[in-house]
Amino acid sequence: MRIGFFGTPDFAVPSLKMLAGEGYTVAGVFCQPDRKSGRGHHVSFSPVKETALGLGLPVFQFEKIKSPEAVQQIKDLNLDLMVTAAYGQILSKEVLDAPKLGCINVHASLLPKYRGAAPIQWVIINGETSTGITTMFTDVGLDTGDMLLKRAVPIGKDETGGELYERLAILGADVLKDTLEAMESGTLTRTPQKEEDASYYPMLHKEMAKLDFGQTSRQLVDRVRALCPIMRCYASLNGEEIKLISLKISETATEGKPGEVLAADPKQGLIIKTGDGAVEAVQIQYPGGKAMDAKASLLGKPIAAGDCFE
RNA sequence: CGCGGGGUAGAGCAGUUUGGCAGCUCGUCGGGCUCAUAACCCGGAGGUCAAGGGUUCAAAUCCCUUCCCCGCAA
Repeated sequence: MRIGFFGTPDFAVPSLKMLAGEGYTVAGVFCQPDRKSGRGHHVSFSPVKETALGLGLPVFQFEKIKSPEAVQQIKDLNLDLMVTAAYGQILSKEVLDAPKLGCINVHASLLPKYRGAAPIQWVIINGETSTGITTMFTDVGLDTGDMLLKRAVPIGKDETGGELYERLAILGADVLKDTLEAMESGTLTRTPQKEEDASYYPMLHKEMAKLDFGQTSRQLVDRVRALCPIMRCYASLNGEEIKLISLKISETATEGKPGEVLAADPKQGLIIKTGDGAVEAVQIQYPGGKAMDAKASLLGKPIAAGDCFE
């Protein structure tokens, strides 16, 4: 079976490795073009590209996968099946119709819930206790195609978005493997998504990392761990933007307005009033500095109780 | 050559503008106080001020070079 693989970030790597490892013919690997990134603006390869090169697979990087050249390239590969996993571009009907058997997508949520580009972070932000992987036939809508296999996993109480991401990437490869085996043995069934149960969540935006201390302690803690480590949540204190790397719910019951510093000393730590209680900022990071324990930071850079995060 | 911040005792920081004894909080070690303590008091140890070069009577501080860390942007 000739497979075309479409993916770009770390999430797609286990799936690609599985395909190669299970003996499927990966006729081409498509990923986003190389971008200048990081400090110094050096060009770096995406994880999928690195992996494909390591496996000796041909790599294709189109600025627009809908372009005539890209479509022609896909057709020329004479594919039986396309597999997508966090590719990063919307596929057109023309592309989806190219392979004989269609296109299978690996999505990191229990569809039809959490359609969209960042389901892993959103489930944590919303305080869900479980999520999973759904494989599906891709259609022209956004994560709306018929579902194939689904597998659920519990979300750890303190699990970060990064940790869940890693687990789901591996689970995704596993479910994809089962999906392909079922397809080959003819036991695969497709289940339409119930639109009335569907939910969609957008891509992550910068401003999502700004903390609103009017939220509950639980919401704040969930947001910080959900966005960790791809975005560091922050709030302003006395004109400085301080990143709050990790929070935990504090039992300190005290009066105050949301965002107010209830305590800030090396013994108690940095305690901040929230909408319904208080949180302790366990790890913080000042502009230009490294992430560090809040208690250690307070030894050198004191914060006055009564100051207020905004 | 994308823009910017930083490197000072085990940890966190001040000192650099204007060159002039290496400082602060905490930890650590010893002693004291106390029914007791994470509290309080007294004392000690711990530094190649990231590295190299230059200027100077004198450099953490000014100039040049290198290394490393961080944020933004992408």
